[in-house]
Amino acid sequence: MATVRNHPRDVVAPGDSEDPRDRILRAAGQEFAEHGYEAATVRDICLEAGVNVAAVNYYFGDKRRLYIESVKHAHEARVKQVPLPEWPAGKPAAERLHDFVANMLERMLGFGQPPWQVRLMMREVLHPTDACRELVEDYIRPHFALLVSILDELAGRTLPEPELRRIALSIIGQCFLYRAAGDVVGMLVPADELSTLHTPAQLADHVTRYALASLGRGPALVPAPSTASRPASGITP
Amino acid sequence: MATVRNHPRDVVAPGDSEDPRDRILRAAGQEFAEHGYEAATVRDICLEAGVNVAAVNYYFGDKRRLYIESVKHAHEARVKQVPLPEWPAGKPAAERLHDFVANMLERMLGFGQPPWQVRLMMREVLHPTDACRELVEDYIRPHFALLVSILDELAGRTLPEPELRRIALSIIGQCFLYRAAGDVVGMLVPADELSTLHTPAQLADHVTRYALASLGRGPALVPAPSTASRPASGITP
DNA sequence: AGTTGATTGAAACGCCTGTTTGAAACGGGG
DNA sequence: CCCCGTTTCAAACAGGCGTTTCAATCAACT
Repeated sequence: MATVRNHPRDVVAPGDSEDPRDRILRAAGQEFAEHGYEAATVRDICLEAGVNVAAVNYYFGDKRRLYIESVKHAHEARVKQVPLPEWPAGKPAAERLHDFVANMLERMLGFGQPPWQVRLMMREVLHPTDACRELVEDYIRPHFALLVSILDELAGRTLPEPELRRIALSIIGQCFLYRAAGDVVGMLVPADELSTLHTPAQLADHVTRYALASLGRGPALVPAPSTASRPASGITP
Repeated sequence: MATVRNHPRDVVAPGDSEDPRDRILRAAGQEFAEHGYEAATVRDICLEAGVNVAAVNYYFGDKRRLYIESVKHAHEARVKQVPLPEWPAGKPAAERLHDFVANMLERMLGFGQPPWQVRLMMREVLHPTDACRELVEDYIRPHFALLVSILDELAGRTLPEPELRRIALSIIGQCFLYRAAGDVVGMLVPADELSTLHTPAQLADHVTRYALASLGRGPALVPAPSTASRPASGITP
């Protein structure tokens, strides 16, 4: 029933979280990201937000609506923090690809921003709910389209769109693995190697080199052997 | 307290699921895979298995232990259904790579087997619990090691192990994306394109060609432009 | 037939969940 | 000053959860 508030808003700092609504939204995002929708409880959320349990019902009406709002909230904060990359007109496509991949990895793995926002969005990607379609249209599709356009230019406009999309998904998949299955990757790779080679910056280099090589726009990953066109197994009993 | 059963087991068909223990295990796997650990309820599991609620406590003692057992169960069934691929001695490494990728994609996306088993294991990969370490050691690591060895041979033993591991993870990531984020992929790609180009077989071809090209063991994805070694942008204002 | 020990059944146990209640506290505008 | 809409609070609600109880059932053995 109450859409407009008559509370004095001009005294509190606008960027800080004095508003109980924002506090709930932030606490909900953290809890939902950590435990998932079902396992997260409104009581824990309100405890962390420092408000009464009735507040979530007062401001959002429902647990489900609070969830949707918190996903939107995290998503919008993310868009503001990490906008679509832009380049000066003459920038080579190969460098733009590297920048794009580095940007995506930094957004997914970087320590600069609170991790729960990405985790929350990742949950939506893995198990879509109502909030997912908006997420795709507003956030993912533009990034995807930009990547496809870079690849199109890189391939000299010779490849059909479906093929470009497949290559784009191949690039995204490599980054996605480290975010979604990072724990398992950590079990498969020695610890020291993980901290030196599997950083966002190192991975961006690797993924870009991998893509450029496969497109014929960069040196192959293997230092030019004797025969390059016919793969032969080195073992014969 | 009851570890050994004196129930007549010789009369029921061994492959079928007359044993209540197996029925619970299968129902639990489906429910856990569909809704996750917290959201799945013991009552629903028992309803679907056609047993009393007390049975889960009698046979497994606990919901948590039932979960761990059901993950193990699905995992072992999976290992039996899809064993590690083997090849005759002379098989070229490139073909083995293609077989391996096709095998992995078939295992992840194929319609031949009940989907809930993979979904259950995927949950463990994305949000590891106690059952995860076993899963990695028994199931994932051997596959990973095999892929690394194929790549090693393909590269003519010229690349260091860390680099091989990164390439292996790049290949796995591409397959992983379609399994874990399949719904979002479906939103980014036109429906007809999805049903023709994004099948397990087609994807296996794509991922393999992508890998071989990047290693310099196959033709580049772009049909040989004028300059191939120097990445140059085609646009200059 | 009677005994035994493993299974099953219906009902109940606390406990915790999301949600609601009704009154108290708050801060301007009459 | 008192009124009034907005916001907070402690307490309670009904319902579902995992788990336990205890008697009934069953097959096999003495």
